[in-house]
Amino acid sequence: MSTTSHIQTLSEENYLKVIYHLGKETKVKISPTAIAEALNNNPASVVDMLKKLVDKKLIQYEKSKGVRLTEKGKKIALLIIRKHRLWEVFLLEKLEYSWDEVHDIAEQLEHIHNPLLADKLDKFLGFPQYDPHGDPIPSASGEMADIYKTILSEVAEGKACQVVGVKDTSTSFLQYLKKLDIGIGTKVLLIEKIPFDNSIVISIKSGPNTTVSKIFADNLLVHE
Amino acid sequence: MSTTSHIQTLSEENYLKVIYHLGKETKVKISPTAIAEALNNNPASVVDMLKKLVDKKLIQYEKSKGVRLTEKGKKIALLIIRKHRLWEVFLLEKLEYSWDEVHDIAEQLEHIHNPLLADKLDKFLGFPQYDPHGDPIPSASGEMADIYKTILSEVAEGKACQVVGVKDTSTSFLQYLKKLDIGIGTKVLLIEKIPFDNSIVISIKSGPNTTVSKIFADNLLVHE
DNA sequence: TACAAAAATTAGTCATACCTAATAATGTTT
DNA sequence: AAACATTATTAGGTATGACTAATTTTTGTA
Ligand SMILES: [Mn+2]
Ligand SMILES: [Mn+2]
Ligand SMILES: [Mn+2]
Ligand SMILES: [Mn+2]
Repeated sequence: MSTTSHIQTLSEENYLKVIYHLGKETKVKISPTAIAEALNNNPASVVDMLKKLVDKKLIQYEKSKGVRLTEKGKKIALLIIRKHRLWEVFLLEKLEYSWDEVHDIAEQLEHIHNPLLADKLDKFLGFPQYDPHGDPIPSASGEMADIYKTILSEVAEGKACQVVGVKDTSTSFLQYLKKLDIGIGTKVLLIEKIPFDNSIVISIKSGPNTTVSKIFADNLLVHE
Repeated sequence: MSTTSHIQTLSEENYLKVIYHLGKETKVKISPTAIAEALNNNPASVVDMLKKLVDKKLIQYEKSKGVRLTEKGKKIALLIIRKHRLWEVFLLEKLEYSWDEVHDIAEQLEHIHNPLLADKLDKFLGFPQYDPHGDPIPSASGEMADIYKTILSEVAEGKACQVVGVKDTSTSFLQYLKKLDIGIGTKVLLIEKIPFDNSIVISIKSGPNTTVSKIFADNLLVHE
């Protein structure tokens, strides 16, 4: 990732990151309302900031036409995401934080500025490919692996899959996973789908059958 | 260090830190002007902030009477300093930054908030006692070792001493030190003081004699 | 003690990043 | 195509933490 030596404010960085993520998920046009929702602020504030980001040539935007990152904006967004995910690995593996604690601290750490930091951290951690939630870590040159995840509820009966992440990152969900002994990389076999309430019967690590709810299966990301 | 769960802004934290440091160095009353100088801003801004810090019961302050940290303020200041110095050790030892690069990054990292962070980092680093500039790291309970440093220019002729830190942390000074092969722990013998311009003749690591300026000797902290 | 210099404080602005309320533009129904 | 609903934008404000330019207040010296 090249030294984009012109420094962004913390707020600008958060906008760029959110715009990047929204662009990945929903292929449709990115609206002020969607951005406001993601940032937990309001659409009027977003429009203010969008003007500023246009001035700085970090996004393209015309009234009511939706937002797109420029190459420059995308580069910065990917660097923030790279730092966020690398710091999460650091917090989990080196400082022994748990799966559910790392995100909030990484939200702060991702904004530490230093041209060498991401690469030094990457090296120190042994060039990890994925963060603790199964999300790919963008490379130094800004490439991000596109792992194709599905939710557990979309896997067919009889198929095996591997856990790569979670959609819901709430403490209660992560703690339930811990209780079930499910983590990143865990092998899950989908035994049966119950039509009545869409519950799903699975076998974890070839162990005994367990039944999980539809809500549960909607929030567990897997790779077939 | 107890969980002072009420969170300060980045600005407030920098003020508390500066006030703490000024109180250590100069035993006299701490003035708005001195604070402004340390923060590179102006006395009027300082007075504004002092009012805010009084409201929050982090300092004691009456017009023109000088500033003092309250116990609460001191605790926070020491936690910031603890985090700053621990992060410096991390950056030097784990990420392989050099002596002169760590300070600026630690200025940012010291403001990362999480109740467990300082202690986890401390443990990960093996409970270091000193930072890369020879400054003591405050303990988890907010105790800070009081190493008594002198500047090289106050050492008597014929006396040996050990480098424990620097007063000036500028890149040019630190690079000059590197060139002279002086680092933390280096043994220095004071051979002679030249009356004419107060230059000082020293021997580094029992090597050949070298002459350094008064300005140099004023900025090198040693322990006899 | 008086008076000048220095230091501290107040008054009045400014930029950033938010907000609410009002208005305008766009989209969806009938 | 008109009416209504939704979404976006503008207008006008607020809090924070800076600043500059007065105006005290304090201090040091004559
Ligand atoms: Mn995260
Ligand atoms: Mn430092
Ligand atoms: Mn700082
Ligand atoms: Mn230091």
